[in-house]
Amino acid sequence: MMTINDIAKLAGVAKSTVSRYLNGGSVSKKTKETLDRIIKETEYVPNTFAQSLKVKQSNLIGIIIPRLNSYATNEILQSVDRCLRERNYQLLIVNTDQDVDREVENLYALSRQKVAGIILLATAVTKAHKEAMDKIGIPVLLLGQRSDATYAIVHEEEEAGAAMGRHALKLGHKKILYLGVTEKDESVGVLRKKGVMDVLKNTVGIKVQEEEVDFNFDRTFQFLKEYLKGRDETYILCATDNIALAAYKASITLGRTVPEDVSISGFGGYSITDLVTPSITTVRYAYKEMGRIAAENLLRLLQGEEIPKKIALSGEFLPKESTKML
Amino acid sequence: MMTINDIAKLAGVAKSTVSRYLNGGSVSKKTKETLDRIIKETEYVPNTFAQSLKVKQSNLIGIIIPRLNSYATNEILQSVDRCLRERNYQLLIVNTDQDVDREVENLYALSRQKVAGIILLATAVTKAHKEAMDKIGIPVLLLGQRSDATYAIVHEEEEAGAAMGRHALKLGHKKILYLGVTEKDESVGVLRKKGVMDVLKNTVGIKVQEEEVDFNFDRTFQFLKEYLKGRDETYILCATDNIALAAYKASITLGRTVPEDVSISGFGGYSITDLVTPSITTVRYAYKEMGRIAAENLLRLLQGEEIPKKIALSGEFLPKESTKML
DNA sequence: ATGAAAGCGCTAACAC
DNA sequence: GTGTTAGCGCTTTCAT
Repeated sequence: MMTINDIAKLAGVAKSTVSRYLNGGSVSKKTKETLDRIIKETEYVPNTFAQSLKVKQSNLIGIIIPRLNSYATNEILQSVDRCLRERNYQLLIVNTDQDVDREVENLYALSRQKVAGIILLATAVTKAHKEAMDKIGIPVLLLGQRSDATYAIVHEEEEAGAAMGRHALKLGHKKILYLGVTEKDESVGVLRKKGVMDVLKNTVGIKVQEEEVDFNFDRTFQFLKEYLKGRDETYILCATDNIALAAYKASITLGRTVPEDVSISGFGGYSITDLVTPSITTVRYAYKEMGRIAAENLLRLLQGEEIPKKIALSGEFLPKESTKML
Repeated sequence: MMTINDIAKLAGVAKSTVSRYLNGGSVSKKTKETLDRIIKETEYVPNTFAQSLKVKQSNLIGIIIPRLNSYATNEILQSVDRCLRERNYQLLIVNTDQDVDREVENLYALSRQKVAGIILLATAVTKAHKEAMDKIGIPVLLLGQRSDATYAIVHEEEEAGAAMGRHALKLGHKKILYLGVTEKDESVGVLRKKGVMDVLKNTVGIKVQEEEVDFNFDRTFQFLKEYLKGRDETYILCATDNIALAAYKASITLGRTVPEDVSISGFGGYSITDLVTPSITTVRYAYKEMGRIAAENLLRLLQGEEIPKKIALSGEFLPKESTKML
C-alpha cells in the first residue's frame, strides 16, 4: 500500500506538496504532471482513516431507517444513495427494526463514527431525539415527520388525506370505514387522518367508523378477517397501502368483491398497488424526490449554506380499479 | 471530545494502560475501577479513525447488493445486519443498481475503506471479480452464486427446480411454459432451470416451451401481455416470484383465470406471493438463514478460523392456490 | 510554489 | 502491571 510519503519521494517533492495537490491546492504545472503520472502508475489512494483522523470528519452520511423491507424506505434510500455517491459521499445505513430507542442510540452511535451528517426517517420525534440531536452537534435532517427541532422534509399529508376524502365522497359513498395507525405517528396517524376527516365530517349524512391497526401486514390481516365480518361500510379508506392490501385480502376472504361490494384505497403509491388486481387507488408520495432533496440539502448544510427549515412535498392522487361509484 | 490522553491524566496512569484496559488487557483491579468510573463520567468514546489507522482495519463489513428493492436482498440484509450488530460490527451497504461493473468497482472501493470483510450478492462472477478479490486481499464471501474463487453460500437451486417440476407433473400438466432468465446468472438462469428441465424432459409426452424474460416487472409484464396471446400452455413455470406475478397479471389481462385456465408458479418465497389472490405456489428460499450464516462465517474467517468453502441451503416447497390439477 | 515540522488519537513493542 | 516511546498516514501552519 502506497502512502503519501512514498509518492512524495518518488516525485522528489515534500509530502505536503502532494497533499496540496490532492486537495486542489496550487502546485506548479510541472509538479502536477509528475504527480499525475506517479499516482496513476502506483494506483495510490489516500488512507481515509488518516484523512478523517486529521480533519475530524468523514465522508460518511448516516441514515437511520425504521425498517429495510418497506417500499418507501427503499425508494428514499436509493435516491439518497445515488445522489450522495455522485458527490463522493458514502451512505451508512442503520436499521432500527422499528425500535424507537434505537433511533436515539444510533444518533449517538453515528456521531461516534464521525459521520458528517445524519438523515433520520423518524416515526416520532421525542424529547430524547431532540436531546441527542442537540448533544452530538452533527446536522440532522428529518424525513417524513415535522419537528421544529431541526430541518425537515415531509409529505403534504393533510392535502393527500383531503384528496382521498373527496374521492370517496365523489363516488357517492356514505358509509366509510377509516383504518388508521397510532397517533404517535404525527404524519400518518394524525395529519393524514385529519385531512381525510376534515373533508368527511364536514359533509352531512356521512358516517365514518374509525379503527386503529398497525403497520404489520399479518396482524392487520388477521384482525380484519374477523373485524370486517360485522361491518357493512362500502368504502374502506386505509391509512397506508399495506393496510389497504390487508383489507383487500380480508374482504376477498369474506367472499366480498372489490370494488363491486366494497371500495378500498390506500396511501403511499407502493408499486404493489399496481401488481394486484384490481389495482389499488392511492396517493403516490414523492419518495425519490424526497431522498434527492434530503441528500442535496444536507450537503449544502455541511458547506455552511442556508437551507429551508421545512419542505413539504405534494403527492399525486391516483384513482385506480379498487374504488368505484356506489 | 475526550481523548485517551485526557482519560490517562485524569486517572493518573499512562495512556497505554488505558488502551490496555479498553482492549481487554490485564490491569490491576484498582486501576480498572478508576478507569471504569472516569470513562463513565466523561462519556469517553474512542476515536474509531485513530484506532483503524493504527490497526489498519475497521469494524466495518461491506455488503454489495444488486438492488435495494428486492425481497431477497432485504431479508438477507436484515439478518446480516442484526447478526453483525450483535458482534459490534457495522454494515456498509453498497447498492450497484444491477450494474455488474460497479460490483467490481465497489470491491476496490470497499477495500479502500478498509472494511474487514465483504459479502457479495453477485449476479455473476466474472474474471474481473476474481481479479479484484485477489488483489484487495480482503476476505470475500459470495452469496447466491457458486464460484471456486472464494467462499460461497448458495441455495439448492436444482433441488428446488426439480421439486417444482415434479409438482407440475403431479398435477397432470402436459403443456408447460418455462419463463427463465439470462444464463449469465448461473444460479437462477442455469441451475434452477436445469432442475426443472431434468424432471420434465425425461418424462414422455411433456412439451416444454422456453422463453427468456428479465428481472424487471414492467418489461416482463408488457412482453407477456402480447406473448401469451399466442400460447395455450396450462402451466406457466416462472423462474422467480416476480415473473410469476407478471405472468399472473398478464393472464388476467387476457381474460384467463388462475388457476382454472392456467396454473402459475414462481421461486423465492417472497411475501407478496401470499398477499395476492390466489396466493402463488413457490419455493421459499432460506434468506434469513443465509444472511445469518454469512455474517457468522465471515467473522469466523476474520478470526482466522476455518469455514466451509461452500454451503448449500435447501428451500421449502410451498404449494398454494395458483396451481391446480388439470 | 514548496518544504519542514508538529500533531490528530490511538496501539503495540519494549523496558521496567 | 505499568510507563515510555515510536509510529500509523495524513493535513496544516509557518517559513522560505
